Amino acid sequence: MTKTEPLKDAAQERDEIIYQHLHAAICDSRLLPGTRLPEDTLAETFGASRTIIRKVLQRLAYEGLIEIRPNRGAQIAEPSVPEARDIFATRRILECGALAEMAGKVSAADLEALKAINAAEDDAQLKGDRAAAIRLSGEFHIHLVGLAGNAVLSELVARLIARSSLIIATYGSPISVTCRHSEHEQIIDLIARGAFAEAADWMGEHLTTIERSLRWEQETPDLQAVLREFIGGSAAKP
Amino acid sequence: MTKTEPLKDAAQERDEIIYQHLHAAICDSRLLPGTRLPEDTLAETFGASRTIIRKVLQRLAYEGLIEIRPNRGAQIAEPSVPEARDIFATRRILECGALAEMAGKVSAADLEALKAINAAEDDAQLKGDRAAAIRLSGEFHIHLVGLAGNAVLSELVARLIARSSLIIATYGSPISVTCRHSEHEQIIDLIARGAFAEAADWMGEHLTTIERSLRWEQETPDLQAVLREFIGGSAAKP
DNA sequence: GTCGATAAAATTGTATACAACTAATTGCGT
DNA sequence: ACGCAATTAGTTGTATACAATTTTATCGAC
Repeated sequence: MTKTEPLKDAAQERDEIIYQHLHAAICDSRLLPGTRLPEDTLAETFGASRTIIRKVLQRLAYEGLIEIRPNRGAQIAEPSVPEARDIFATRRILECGALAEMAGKVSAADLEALKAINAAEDDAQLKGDRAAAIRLSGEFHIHLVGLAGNAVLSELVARLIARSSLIIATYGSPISVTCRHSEHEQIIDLIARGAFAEAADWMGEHLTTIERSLRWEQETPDLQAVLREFIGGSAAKP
Repeated sequence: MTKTEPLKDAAQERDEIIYQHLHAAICDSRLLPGTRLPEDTLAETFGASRTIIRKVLQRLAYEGLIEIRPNRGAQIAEPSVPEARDIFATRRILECGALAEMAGKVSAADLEALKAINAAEDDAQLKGDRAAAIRLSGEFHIHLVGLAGNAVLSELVARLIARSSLIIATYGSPISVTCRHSEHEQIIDLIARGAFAEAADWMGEHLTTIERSLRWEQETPDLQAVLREFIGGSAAKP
């Protein structure tokens, strides 16, 4: 899946494994935004020296998945509301643009692969495996964009999707956080019919739907309002 | 210009300076693709330890401006032809998309700023200052996209533009490598009239024009062909 | 108890020493 | 001269020690 290069070096591969572990843990919401990532702890966990951990952390910081504050260490990024909006707006541009360039490049096998991912996502959803559902939902989008045959575009979208899972972890309501199964299916159908312009439109709607399902207001716990409400209500034991 | 954050730390700032130096040297084609970047040399040049240099090099590698091969060090990236095509295709999607989202956000002052950059580029062109012309041409595109008010989008485009200067350095003909002055002016005019859809179309054409002006065939110096030609012609002194 | 300053602990930032690897050179045999 | 191994020089990869900084804990004074 993510094995793209021949991996010349064993050391290179070890770095990659640590990176993939952390990346997956973040995208699956097993590590929630704000979680601190002390270098010593990670080094001990992965059996590597801080030098290696540091390299991986900087890579994750570059991708916007963690934030490194000078002398204060790393923590899982907490996307701001404007940043989240920008990310979804950029995804709309890129993913719709990818669909528009896809005409004549999509084979029957490609469509089957998309359907398989979609089915797996549906399955995970039914089983209540939320982490798997989120991951497969992302994989659907990544795989879809890949059909445009533009490696640069694919990488940009993959990174934005990873950041999107941080957005969902921060602002998503506990239920119904992933794409609706039927919407992905609709996109597959439109592509199968060769209606790429319509598919692009639908994708735009789809992403807007996801964005709208988020709860922007809760960003800051709004300490003042919470306390006022608490005082107004029944003040239980301290 | 690039001073975005308060820069809490002096060390942080020192890293940034080294990064900016290398970044500018690459984008201005003062460091050409393929140039090797030994860590010791850079460390001595900038008066820093290899630890610092290493950090900066990895950042440049993430952005695709240099390539780090395991155990073999870093060198200025040499974009392949497919990669170059993908970069321009992605720029078309992003920059046209930015223009489409710009309606109602552009002030008269913004237009003046664009005109100023364009004039400066024209000036550099006339003076024969090729490095400045390339830099200002990139700045025009970056500033233009910035008017969409999407920071994520702006950063992605800025990175692709940096890589574009590597493409131009690799495949560009020595003359007429930058955007035509009149095309940028045309885009400004269309925006001033509020014709954002037309401006987006024109931007697409503009980027395609740049892409077409490149010489894809010369990628590998094609040793065999060159030698055959040499033997067939007049073989001068060895 | 609360607040403040001080001290201790924990954590990150950096330089450097050494190991591992690659590239270049030498030297030998044919 | 040529090819090929062995040696040497040069460069990168990593762990670690130490310095700098932040965070936590301690301890009086009010």
